[in-house]
Amino acid sequence: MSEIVKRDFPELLATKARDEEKRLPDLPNVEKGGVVMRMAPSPSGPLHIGHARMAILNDEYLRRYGGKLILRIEDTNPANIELDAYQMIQEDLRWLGVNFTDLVIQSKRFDLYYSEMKKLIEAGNAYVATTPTEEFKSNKQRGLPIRERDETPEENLERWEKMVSGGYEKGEVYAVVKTDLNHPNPAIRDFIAFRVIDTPHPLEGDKYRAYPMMNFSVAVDDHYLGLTHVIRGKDHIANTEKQKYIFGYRDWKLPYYLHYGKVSIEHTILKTSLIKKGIRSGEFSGWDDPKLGTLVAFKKRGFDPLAIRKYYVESGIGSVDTTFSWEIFYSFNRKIIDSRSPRHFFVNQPVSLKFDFEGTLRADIPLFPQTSQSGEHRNRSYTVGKGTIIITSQDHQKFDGELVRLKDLGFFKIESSRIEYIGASINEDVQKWNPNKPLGKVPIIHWLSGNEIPFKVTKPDGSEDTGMIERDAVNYLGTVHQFERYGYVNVLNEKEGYFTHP
RNA sequence: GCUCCGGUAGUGUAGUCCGGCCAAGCAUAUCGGCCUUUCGAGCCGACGACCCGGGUCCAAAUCCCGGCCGGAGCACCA
Repeated sequence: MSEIVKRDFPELLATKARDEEKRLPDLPNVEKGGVVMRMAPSPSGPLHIGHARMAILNDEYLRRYGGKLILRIEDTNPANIELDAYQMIQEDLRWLGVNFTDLVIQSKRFDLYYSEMKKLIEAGNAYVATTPTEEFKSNKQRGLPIRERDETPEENLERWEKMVSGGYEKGEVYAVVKTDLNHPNPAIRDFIAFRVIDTPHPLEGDKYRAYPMMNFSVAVDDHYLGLTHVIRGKDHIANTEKQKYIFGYRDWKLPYYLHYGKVSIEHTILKTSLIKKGIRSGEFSGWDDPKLGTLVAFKKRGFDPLAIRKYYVESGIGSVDTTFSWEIFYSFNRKIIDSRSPRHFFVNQPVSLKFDFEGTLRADIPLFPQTSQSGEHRNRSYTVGKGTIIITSQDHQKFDGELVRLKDLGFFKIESSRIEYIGASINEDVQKWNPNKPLGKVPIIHWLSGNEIPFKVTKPDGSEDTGMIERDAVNYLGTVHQFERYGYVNVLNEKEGYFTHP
């Protein structure tokens, strides 16, 4: 049976394979009401292509199961907060098509963190220490307690109250959640849950001095927000182990944890601190500079957010570390935008050729070759006569002395700084110039003649291509064009565009 | 150093939990062909992988052991 299919109907097999969309695996323990999940970025800057994996994965499962997807902004480190980021993160998510159902800001929840910590101390599951941290660390390495660990809850509670009310200076005190001093992994042994910070919080000012550490606030919030599933990067595996101790002390039901592998993204800049520095120094034009891996930069380069979604859905949730494949990502984006991208000629590094010709030639070039999809049938129409014809210097060097076809205009012969018309279609004249090659092999190149304006394309590596573009292109500003034989470019205004991808 | 985790074509993945339908699927890239008017598009085809070595088994990408390689964590960051 399958042999017959293979032999007589190979197209059936091909079609079937192509239609199989890759699907994320199902989540375990999903109940009737759906899932409750969260995305937990820190507001240090806008989201980048690395964050997008976390957002897409969570959103895909929300779409499948229904329920809640909480955006929880983790702003418990005032040194690392960019005030604009609270807003930028939400805009980035909207652009990605990720619909969070709730917004939670951790700096509004200090009272909850304080009362929860107090309960842990009262139960003897946490302590407050003034022992130098060097001793705390070295004792942990050897599996030994520091003095305060063995003191009574009352003594620790006293220090806790003093810590919360501002009775200690920065660096003088810290609060610790007990785990297991003999845990085989030293990284899991007793961890710091609170510290004193005296730099003002951008939202809360100097209202609080005792700040929770991520492992503490995350555990408390994951419980009180009712999370059923936590999907995050595997750099959090050790954190999950620590957080589980708090769940255990309070007898809370654990969410289901899933840790995906690290994606390293080459040839782009993601680190917020570097971006901020570069913006200040003028190296980057802003958060959306084309050299950056931020989502706003992706938007400005003309990527469709669906390409990002497809990329991460196809990557799955495996725990293997991977390298982001620009090639594959570009291909996904190309398939999405190709049919809606108007075609135009951009002549990079232009060369003007003298054209002596009696009479005029007419070119009618489709703007959207795939009219069935775009619904637009318009042509760019030009008349060409005596004067100059512009082609790229690259084509000029390559085809000097040879027959070429200027796309949608006709056959021409290039003779150093001149160009000569041979004919509109394949005829005797054309064949005469093309004795050794099959007729279909005449190279087709793009051109301009009397319809050009200067244009600049900025590439993601920061380099620029300058040349001439069809005047018609400015009728389609703010959209991605296919510059024929060059690549896709988001045309920002009449003078310049950002290179999207080949 | 300690504790974990992982290694499928150039790249991204499916399959690994519950061994046989996997002489390993898909995508992307590359190469070739088709297309008298774009292309890095489309269509067709080719190329190309189970980290290494043992073991268990009728049968191993899948289970076990060892090795090698890679990654993560060991912050008063998240």
